[in-house]
Amino acid sequence: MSTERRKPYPFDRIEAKWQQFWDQNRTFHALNPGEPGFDASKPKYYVLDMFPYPSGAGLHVGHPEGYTATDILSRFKRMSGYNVLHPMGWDAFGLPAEQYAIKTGQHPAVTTARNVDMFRGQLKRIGFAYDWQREVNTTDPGYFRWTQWIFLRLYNSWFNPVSQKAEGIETYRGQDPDSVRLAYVAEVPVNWCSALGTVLANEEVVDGKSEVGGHPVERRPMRQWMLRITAYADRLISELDGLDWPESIKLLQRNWIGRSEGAEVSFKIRGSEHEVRVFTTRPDTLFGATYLVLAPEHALVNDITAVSQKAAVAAYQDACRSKSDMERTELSKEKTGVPTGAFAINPVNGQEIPVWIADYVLTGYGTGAIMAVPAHDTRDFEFAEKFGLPVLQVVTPTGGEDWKGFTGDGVSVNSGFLDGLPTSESKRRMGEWLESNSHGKRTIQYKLRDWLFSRQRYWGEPFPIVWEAGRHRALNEAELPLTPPAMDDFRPTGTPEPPLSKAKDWLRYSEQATRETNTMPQWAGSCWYYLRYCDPGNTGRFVGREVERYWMGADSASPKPGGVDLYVGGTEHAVLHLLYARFWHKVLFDLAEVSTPEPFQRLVNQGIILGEDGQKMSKSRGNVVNPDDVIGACGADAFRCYEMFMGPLEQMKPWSTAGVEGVSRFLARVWRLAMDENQQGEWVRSAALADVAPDKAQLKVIHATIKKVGEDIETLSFNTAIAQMMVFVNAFTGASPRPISALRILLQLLNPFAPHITEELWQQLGFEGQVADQPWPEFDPQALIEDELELVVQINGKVRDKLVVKRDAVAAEVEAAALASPRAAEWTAGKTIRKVIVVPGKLVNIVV
RNA sequence: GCCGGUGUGGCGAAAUGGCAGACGCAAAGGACUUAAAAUCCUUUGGGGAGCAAUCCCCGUGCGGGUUCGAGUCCCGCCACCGGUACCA
Repeated sequence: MSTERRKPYPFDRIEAKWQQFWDQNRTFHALNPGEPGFDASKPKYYVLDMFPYPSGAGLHVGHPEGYTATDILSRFKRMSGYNVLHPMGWDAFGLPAEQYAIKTGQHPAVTTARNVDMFRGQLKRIGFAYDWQREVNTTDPGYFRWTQWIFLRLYNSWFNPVSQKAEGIETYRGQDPDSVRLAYVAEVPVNWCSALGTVLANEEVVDGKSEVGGHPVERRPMRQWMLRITAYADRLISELDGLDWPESIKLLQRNWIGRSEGAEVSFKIRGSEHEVRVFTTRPDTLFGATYLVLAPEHALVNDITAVSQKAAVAAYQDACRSKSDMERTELSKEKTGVPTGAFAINPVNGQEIPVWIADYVLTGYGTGAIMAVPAHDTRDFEFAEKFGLPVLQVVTPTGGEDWKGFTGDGVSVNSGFLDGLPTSESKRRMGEWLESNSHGKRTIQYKLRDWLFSRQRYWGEPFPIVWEAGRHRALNEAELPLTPPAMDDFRPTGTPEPPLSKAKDWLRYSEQATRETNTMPQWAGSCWYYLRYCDPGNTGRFVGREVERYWMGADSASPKPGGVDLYVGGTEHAVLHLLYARFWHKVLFDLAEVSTPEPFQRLVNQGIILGEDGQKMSKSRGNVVNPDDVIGACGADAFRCYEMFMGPLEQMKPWSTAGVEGVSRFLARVWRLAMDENQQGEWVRSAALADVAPDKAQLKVIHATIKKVGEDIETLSFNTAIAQMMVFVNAFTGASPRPISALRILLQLLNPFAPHITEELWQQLGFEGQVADQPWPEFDPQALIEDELELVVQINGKVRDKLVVKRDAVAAEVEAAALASPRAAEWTAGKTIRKVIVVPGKLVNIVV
């Protein structure tokens, strides 16, 4: 005999049944404009999930959190009369698949296909209303053909600073088109990870180690493909304003792009032709510059170093070179540096100041050189203290703070023509002075660097590029897709030479030309997948124009820029995927390939789910919850509802097995509202059900629930929507006879949350069609109005009594009744009533 | 350091400036049962008074403030959790 706990209702049977039904009937397939049966009169709603990387570990409970939220919304919108696009796909290129392949000797395509099947099966078991006819896979040649095509659009475009947008390279009038392409080749210091055998983007390096695997990463110069994302820095910041995104994510992007307004200042080197250009955000403090610092790698260091300092400078440079980024960071507490023996001339006062090199100045930011104002910069101050350099006050704090090390705004002093001016004004004046005297200019710097776009990997999109006589050239569109060569040995070469270089036949393009052997990073495929969902089968374009305008277009009645109507995913993509995708989308918009400037109108981050112990889930802690187990024990509907009932979607929250059981009990109560168990242990239609009208109190619950659930879904407050449905069920559990019309409405409201049980009961009760096809119920405000209201009587803000008054009682009547109430009289006895506040429908507050 | 976020019962949480703790979990008691499970009913923030119905005091991290009224708004702290870090 089975020791298994008896199921509170037969979820295992009905869930499989309805999943099969939806699959066979393509219930949630969305039609495109132009297709037979498409209803153009309906508004559209595009709900998007961040598609998963199909890892070997399978789905964990974090994935379905966001997916359930979007599923509820998409089912709700569908019932509310929208054409809903709700797709799913696979971000299937990537390092883990390649590394697993290297370990096991299986081709990544094989393991990827297996993992995709597993993920798809798991998602179907949860009953998501995805349009599986639109499934995309970034490793499918029919897909990455267009990833390569978009790369060619980037390659064949440049950013015109006059129009502030991308244009075809043919409009460029300069000498060297290769110097302005949006996709270009550069010899740049890259993050080389020898353990992974590849270079990594800055975003993929965490604390000097690879984000994947935690291997050490070192800087070395290499020839790489870059994407000119910095050209879009300003638009990537300013166009955030119109988006319905969490402010915290917008801020993360702004900080990552790191726009700083300031000025470049040229310092002449004494006794030399050379000039050192520095960048500063505080040109107002130029009078306080008491020394210059160059990055150790700065190009001028060798030229300006005095003979006496040559040895010391060379030794310092060597020491820096051998340090990894991580070591540099770890040693950051103590400033180091050496003087070059050279002196620079401060253009504003002619003073000679020493030139140092130090690794606290970074070569990649600004000009790789700074003017040090130790009085008003923390780092410069530390450095000056350590090496005994002069500290000269040029700003007076207005709040009476100590001027030494004061970095805020104040009033200029010891600064000639700036004296007495506030910092903002001094900045402006000094900027003008520098420009009119040709000592510098006002500029803007960004922390954002161009996007390092090539990887030395096998399992990625090959570049549609060939090399001939040392020059690169684009493949023809007709030659796409360019598929990777079939290889048995796709291990890294152990050198910076990519694995594709081993495929000699593939490599050879013609007598003279060879193929590019780098591949694109994993981000490439995810930069535009949301566009492909609109038109996944299109072989003539990456997305059909009309179809793109329909699903991605803006609502003409709304000032919003349009795009995906709701995008749900984790915060971990705040500065990676979400910035890259916006960049590609803007380029495509500039080139008139898509119709909106932004891809994602509304973004919501789901919070992470912690283990039952309140710790982050991890294998080593042994607190990982597997969705399959939960579904096996309680069913998919309970799993879905619990994930939503746990708490606010965006909040971090711990898993609770007892909590799932509680939600499972709720669904079982819904089941038993409609079904009784007979002597034989079979479920039959409940005898308490009757075709009677609900009474007034029941009507109020029904309509309050319609109102609350609808509103809560719109604001993604699923936890309170479920709570309200629990109130509904509690109100009807004891009712006999039970109005069947009430149950009908409950099934409609609950359907987006628990689609299987509601569909089954709908059928069992003999209602026509399917719940999913019913229109969303409308609530009747009249049903919520009571003839009599209960008011609270407060004395000095404390509740002392309650009062029942007629709905239409006027303030004076209410006030009189409140004052006359026995307990109010008790509390006010012998006191002067100073004031009475009546809040209609709520309370009366008597102030004594 | 800087930037975000969060602090409410034993736990997850709820509350347009208007009855703090809806809803769920856990716990306790009861009904049903030979018994258990399941189910149904009741109680459950802390303290105090009363035979009782009831009533009083305290209570949303801490300290101030605004207001007739503050979990909610303002000022100043503290703690925890994320992100980020020599960006001139």
